Amino acid sequence: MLDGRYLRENLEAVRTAMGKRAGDWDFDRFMALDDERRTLIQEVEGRQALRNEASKRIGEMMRAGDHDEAEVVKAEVRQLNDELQELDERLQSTEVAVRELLLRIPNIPDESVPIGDDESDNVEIRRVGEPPAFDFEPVAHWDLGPALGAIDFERGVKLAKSRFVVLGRDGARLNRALINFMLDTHGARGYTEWSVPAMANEETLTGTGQLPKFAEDLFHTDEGLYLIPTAEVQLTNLHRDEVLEAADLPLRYCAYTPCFREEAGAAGRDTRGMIRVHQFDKVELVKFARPENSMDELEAMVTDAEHILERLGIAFRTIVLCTGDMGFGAAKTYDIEVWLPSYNDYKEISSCSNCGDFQARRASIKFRSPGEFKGSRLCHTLNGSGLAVGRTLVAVLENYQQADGSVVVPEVLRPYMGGQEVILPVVAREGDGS
RNA sequence: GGAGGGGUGGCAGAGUGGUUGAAUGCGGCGGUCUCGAAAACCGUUUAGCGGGCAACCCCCGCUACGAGGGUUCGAAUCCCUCCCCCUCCGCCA
Repeated sequence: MLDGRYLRENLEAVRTAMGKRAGDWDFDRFMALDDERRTLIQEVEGRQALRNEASKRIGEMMRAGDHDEAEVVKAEVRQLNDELQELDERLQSTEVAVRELLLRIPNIPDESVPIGDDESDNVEIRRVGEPPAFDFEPVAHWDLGPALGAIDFERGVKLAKSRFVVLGRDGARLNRALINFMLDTHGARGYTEWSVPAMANEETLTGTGQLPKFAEDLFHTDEGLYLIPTAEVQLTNLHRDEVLEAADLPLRYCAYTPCFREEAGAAGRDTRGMIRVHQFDKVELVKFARPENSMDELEAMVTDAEHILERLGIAFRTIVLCTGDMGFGAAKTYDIEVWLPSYNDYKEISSCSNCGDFQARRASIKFRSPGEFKGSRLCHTLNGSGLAVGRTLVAVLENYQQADGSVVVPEVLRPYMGGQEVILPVVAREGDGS
């Protein structure tokens, strides 16, 4: 959410900075509604002031015994209240309309973000590592996974529906190893670990910006709860309606959670394999920072996410998203893309964003610094995947596969898998029991 | 799920229709005292919105005592609905 007052006073500048991003958002309607809102506020408050003053007088009259006189003033106030009721209803509906509008305008891109229409205008920042050079034909994870007994697509469909997967045996262990490796690594680098609900209420989803605009992307239950699409919503909303101490900033949090996405608009995309599924595991990073530090904190967060892939020894590149490709709440976003042999290309595995004060304003997350300034100010919030576990598992399988169909376990994961060094195909094992 | 109790300022805790944004205590902040600190004493201490103003950490107004509605000239105080918390019972991982 943008600051309504700021928007009102800088309308043309914001309209220009927003470019295509604003879509069909109606700046002129906002101005008209906001003008009406402020006019109504003045009319309502003027009458309320009159009423308060009259009520006080009535109290004095009653105590003095001037009951007849009091009755006259009472009648006047009744008249005033009739007017107030009508005005108040108009004010409330106008305020709702203004807020509805404000909740649907995206964040303003940071000046450093490249201008562009879509992903073709994103800018590559760096590449790290070399894609593996296989002396055999590498197998895609949708074939490799089942052969290893690590991924079972059919049974995922049986248990739930399409775009759900089951992980088995070494696949399940590898998944767990990745989660623990990521959490431990981030923990050692200063992130505090949390475990949070997989469901969230409407207020929480509104705080981070998923609602009201993107309800169709979410699974929901009755009783008004939603399955979280990312731990970002929970970690960020931990401090909703709170005032943090400046000395504690930046706060660095991480959490592992399952993530649930309807993927309503992605029919036909990434249909093979487990790249795009309804439920996946993710380790998420979230920061609360002072405004003047948030861009530096974003760079550091990207480094922290990249660090996971470096330790795993898998090639990746980092890009900065252009204005047209950024998410709703972001002021600036870096994507980290991992090398996938099956795609013969880099594929998104992490997205790290600085949301500026956009979420903080919606969720009321502030910080104070007595002696430095009076009152409180909005924090900046940041979030990033560190990393998407499912896609990391795919990357490990595909990048570490051998000619014999086995997969070498990356060194850093072996302590998390009881020292296991290689994952063997099902046929090569005994007593598998499949 | 059943029965009962409760939601007031950073915390504790008064307040059952009138000038209470809210006693008192603690905490916090500023000051006096002190070489310094503690103690003591004095003062101070919420947020949102609208307006004023070149601008404001300033001035004026409005709103807010879990949320929403109602009664009333006037509600933290009375009535209704909902949410949340606590205790006991039942059930259960």
